[in-house]
Amino acid sequence: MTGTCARLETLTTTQLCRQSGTTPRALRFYEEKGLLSPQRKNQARIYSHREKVRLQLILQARRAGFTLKEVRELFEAYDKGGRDAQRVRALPLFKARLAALEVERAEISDALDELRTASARMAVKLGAIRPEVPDQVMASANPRS
Amino acid sequence: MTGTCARLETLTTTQLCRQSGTTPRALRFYEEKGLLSPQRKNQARIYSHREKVRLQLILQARRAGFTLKEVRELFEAYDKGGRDAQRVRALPLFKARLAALEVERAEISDALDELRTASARMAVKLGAIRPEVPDQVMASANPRS
DNA sequence: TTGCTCCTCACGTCACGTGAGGTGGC
DNA sequence: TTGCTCCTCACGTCACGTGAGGTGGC
Repeated sequence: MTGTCARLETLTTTQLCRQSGTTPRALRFYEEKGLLSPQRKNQARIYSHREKVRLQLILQARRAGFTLKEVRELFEAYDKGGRDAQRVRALPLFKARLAALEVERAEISDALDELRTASARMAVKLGAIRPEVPDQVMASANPRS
Repeated sequence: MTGTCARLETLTTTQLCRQSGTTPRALRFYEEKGLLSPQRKNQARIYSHREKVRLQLILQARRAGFTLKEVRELFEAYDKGGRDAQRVRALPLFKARLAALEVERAEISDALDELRTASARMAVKLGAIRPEVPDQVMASANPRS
């Protein structure tokens, strides 16, 4: 059982935080929510390779906008049914998230257009010189300066 | 003083909510935070044209990712110093928000790429037929099906 | 009196941030 | 004994959502 695959390196809270760019509070919060379950050594947490991998998955999922509850459910699917069970659970969730992210991106693009237009108007009204805004926006507010 | 510009239409909470797509709770929350100050008629709120306009500004600002505190500060700048005072306050805030929104959009694009790749992999491993994913993603995972 | 609309608390949600104060091993 | 690291409460933040229960005018 002392195979070549066993990764025995363990990490303290601070070490894992440094590696992952998270905070101790975040790690404890994930643990509280059932996403991580580090061992203990006199109160102090010991993170094994498994926890390190799970943390990476949590962070990737967060970037994609999944809730911690959804991440937990996917972890549970993996623990109870293995990789394929997890995939069956995950695929529809992933598709839904893809659609939602595209909507979010479009909304941000719209907001950017609105803000750029408003900024250009304000700059013009404030009499700023060369307000450095896109031409098509300036064209309507300040044609042929 | 009974000029032609005075807009005398007033709205109830429910009416303004319908027009703006908000909820009563949101309107009361904005009031609590000092962003709206509707008149009263026996407890009931009466929203004038001014409040209606401010609500539109609040919603536009929210879309752009401004906090309610920032919106409040801009409203106060307007009330105390007029349009130009508000513009002077707003312009740097707008520029900062533009930059932040572009970062957010780029992060969403990255997350979309990650998710699409992961979805494609999962679909392949689940043996799905014609998993309907972009060609360039499928090409590496399932070349020449 | 029955509905309908409007209201006021006040706790819940989500993902943590932020002190306050205590412990353990070098 | 002094530091350093790690810990456990527990309240705060942001923008509301969500009942619970009360009031006013048709």
